Amino acid sequence: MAPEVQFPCDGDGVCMRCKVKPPSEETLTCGTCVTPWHVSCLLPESLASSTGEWQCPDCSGDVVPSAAPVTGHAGVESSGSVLVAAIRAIQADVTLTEAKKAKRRQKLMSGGGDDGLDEEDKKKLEIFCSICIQLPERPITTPCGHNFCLRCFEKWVGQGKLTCMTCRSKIPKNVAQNPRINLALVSAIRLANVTKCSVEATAAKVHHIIRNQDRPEKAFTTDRAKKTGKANAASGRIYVTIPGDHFGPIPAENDPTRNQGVLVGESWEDRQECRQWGAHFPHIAGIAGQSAVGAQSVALSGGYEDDEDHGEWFLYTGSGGRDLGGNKRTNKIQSSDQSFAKMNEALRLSCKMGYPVRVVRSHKEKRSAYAPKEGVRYDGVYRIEKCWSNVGIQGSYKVCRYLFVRCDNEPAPWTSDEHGDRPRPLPNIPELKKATDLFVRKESPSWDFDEAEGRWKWMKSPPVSRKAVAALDPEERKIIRKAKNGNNRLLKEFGCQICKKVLSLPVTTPCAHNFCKACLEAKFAGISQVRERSKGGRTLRAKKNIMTCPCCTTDLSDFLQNPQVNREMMEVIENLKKKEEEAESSKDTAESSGGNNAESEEEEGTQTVSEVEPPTKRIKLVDTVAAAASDCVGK
DNA sequence: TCGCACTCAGAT
DNA sequence: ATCTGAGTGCGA
Repeated sequence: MAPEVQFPCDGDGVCMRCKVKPPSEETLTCGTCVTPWHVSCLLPESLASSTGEWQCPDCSGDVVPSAAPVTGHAGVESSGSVLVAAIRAIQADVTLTEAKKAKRRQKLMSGGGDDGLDEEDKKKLEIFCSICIQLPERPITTPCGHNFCLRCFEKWVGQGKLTCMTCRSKIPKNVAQNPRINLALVSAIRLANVTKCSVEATAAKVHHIIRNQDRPEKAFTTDRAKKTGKANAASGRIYVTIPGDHFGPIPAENDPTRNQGVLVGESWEDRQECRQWGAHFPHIAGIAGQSAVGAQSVALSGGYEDDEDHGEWFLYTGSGGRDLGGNKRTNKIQSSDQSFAKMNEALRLSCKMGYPVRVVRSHKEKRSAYAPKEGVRYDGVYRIEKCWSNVGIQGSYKVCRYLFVRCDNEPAPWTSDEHGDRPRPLPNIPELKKATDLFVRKESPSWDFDEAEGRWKWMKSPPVSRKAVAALDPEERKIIRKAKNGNNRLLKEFGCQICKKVLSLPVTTPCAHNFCKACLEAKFAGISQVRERSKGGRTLRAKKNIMTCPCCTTDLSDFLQNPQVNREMMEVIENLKKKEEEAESSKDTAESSGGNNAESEEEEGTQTVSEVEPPTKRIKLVDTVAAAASDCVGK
């Protein structure tokens, strides 16, 4: 089998393809990057040398034999940039339709050969860690735009190697010491794994059918409510097939539109949207539960000043004890004692039984380092280990207090751990000294860690649901459309934080934020790296200008000297777009050939397209995707 | 920034 | 049927 992708020898001289350390006479050293390559693992055409000095496949650009020569504007172009330039050339070619462009790009990615690769190979070509040659696990991106597993990367730099495995660029110290997970890439990888099966599983089974299908895809506003906007919105369609009293994570089988379940780290624009995906059903209340059953989920939104958030554990305050007279639906002022009744009792029951409680964090929680910057995010399940009463910060009245400790099989969104939670010792809570009504679980928890399997699971059967499932319309066509929306949703993950559109030429900062290269460069255009200073006619030492990341406080001035495109991520984005186009065109064929369904013609004007001229329509689709992305991110 | 009116869903 | 609720945008 001929290698589709060629690899050099690693830092120890071991060939990364055959894992053997060849003697020096069996290696060739590249004249450009000075990297040794194992001769017998090179393709014959890569061995040829047109000039005197041998160049490796990375440096010679042999991977893109059909690419039109394009001169890059930047002085130093890495091998990745050759591809970028070639793609740029294709994109700029006005004679090509979008479909043709996609085909060319695909050909380019698959090494210009015939399209005889199987899915597995394609996936690998799209995105892989150059150390382990797998899809990156907990991916991190170097400033030179290359992706690695966190573990591989740490192992690599742990050996004292401070150059990129792929391009031999220097890895800055701060990146080596404190790598950040590239969350957008995490979704990319998840998506790459999911879309394949979801296409086959589009005709997913739907268990129950209620009038949920009559609901709009987005939360709507009544005529009267439009005056006050979303505040008065009715809820939109529920996309998951779990009942309102479902405990624990939402698995893939209850997510017929995407077939992936609600993943830790997923986020939504507001509580309405969060509700539509089942993470937390009440659209105002912070606790979802029933006093006789238990609590299924809570929201951390900063509404209670007694709350204390430590990420993996937090202290939560019960509800009630506040005057909601008149039309007020919320009120910060405590005016009576809270008691373990209603929702507070539901939480206590979840504590007693050791049920998993889903937790969403809202951007409204300003004091917590773990709160998302915008929207509402699902952070996984926690258990309530104990609860008690105490006089709250406001001084005069008692509040119910709960200790939540994380117990999810998926790692928290903020952690760079590879695995989910392990049982951990309970934190020390000073306020327990003054607590009254202390309640600690005595029986064994329903949801617990199975040492043998190394994961959290139901040890006792979960409570039986007493509620109906808000199921989706089984009509195939609608499911296909929403499956497409599922893709749209994930494309939103690849929004540039500056232009709010889908990333083009994405660059990943050392703090793991993604921007279009052009946007980031424009942001800092005209700002020089150093600032001249003078005082009283005396010239002081030039001070380095701090160039802060548009998303956080990280200084990007070093990174900005030569930001590199994350080529692999770009490929994923391109492929996503392509898949959307394919899904769209297959939908068209299904429509034109079928037509047997008596449809309630509620298709929006924007979606109705004539059968002819697919290219225009495709462009339109991509535009709507970009618009959707900007709608989501912008505020 | 604040207070306010407004809406809907869910518990009881 | 009544009540509660960690939402929401507007106008002062």
